[in-house]
Amino acid sequence: MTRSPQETTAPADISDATLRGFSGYVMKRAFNAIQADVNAALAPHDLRMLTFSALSVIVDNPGLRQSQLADALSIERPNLVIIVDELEQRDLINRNPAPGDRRAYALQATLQGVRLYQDALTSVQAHEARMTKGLSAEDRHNLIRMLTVIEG
Amino acid sequence: MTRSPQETTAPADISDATLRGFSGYVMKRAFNAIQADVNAALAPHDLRMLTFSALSVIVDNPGLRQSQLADALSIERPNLVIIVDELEQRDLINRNPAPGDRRAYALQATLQGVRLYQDALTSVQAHEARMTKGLSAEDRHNLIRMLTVIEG
DNA sequence: AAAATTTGTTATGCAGTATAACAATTAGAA
DNA sequence: TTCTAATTGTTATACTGCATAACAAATTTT
Repeated sequence: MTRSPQETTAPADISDATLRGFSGYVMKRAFNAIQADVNAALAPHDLRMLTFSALSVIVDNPGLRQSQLADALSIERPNLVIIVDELEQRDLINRNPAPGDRRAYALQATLQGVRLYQDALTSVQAHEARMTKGLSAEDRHNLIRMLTVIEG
Repeated sequence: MTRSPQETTAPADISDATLRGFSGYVMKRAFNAIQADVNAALAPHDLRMLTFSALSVIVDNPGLRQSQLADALSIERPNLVIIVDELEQRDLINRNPAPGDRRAYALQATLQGVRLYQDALTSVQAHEARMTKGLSAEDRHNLIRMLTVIEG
């Protein structure tokens, strides 16, 4: 028996094939998986993706200012304040007076902060290996290259 | 003159090189660029990435239920309700009674909804071309493949 | 010296996401 | 069949991430 043109019964298998042709849609799904995994990996260190990223840039660029950190991470300065607040309250970083500019702070990781960062970095590296284990080394390199191109 | 070991002055160039080695970090930046562009492309149609995605799956799978749509888009059912509400209030879709199950709705795009979707689809295709114009056709195919692998 | 800009901050709002709890209905177990 | 468990859509709620306006203090530019 043929089906009437106005389908009313629920199809058994739902297709998102049209959307699967768009890199944005597939990227959102992949990123959701990555974010869930990295946040789980960071939870034992009491860090999130955002706080880990901030700590990483501070460790690698001691003495930078909040505005520089906001620029580097492409987040708005008001939103960075609460992240820096949290890291400072946990004694992972210091807000030192910036030499020559009394408006600004020179951010620096504490010894504790560096140690926590190194531990967390190991967890994040394991996370990265986990997420990309279905890809070849060349794939992994190409993926980052393509994403960098798309970022513009 | 050499620099003291405890750097206090702000470095001129801030490096996020460590983070750039992680696909999650680069993907977040790329996705932010994509989302901004696609939302700008969809704004003239009064759609967002999420409402466009929902409309797309409804057009392609007439008669599907809200729970199926939520599953397909990997969003929680409570969050889908407001999206379906919005599409219905704009007469882009109908909530028909699902035959054989008085709990459920059979979702179907209206003629208006299909037309708006087709227009929006053209805009999204232009957006996709714009975002991936720095990539070869092979790159684009590979990117979607890799993201699908990562999604798991 | 005056005007414009920068820095960090507070307040606020919006979008997206997650969970708990619920009524109505359906499916499954005893 | 009857009783229990699961499903469907919904409301309420909360949290994260992100964006803008407005502000005081300080600096830079004019």
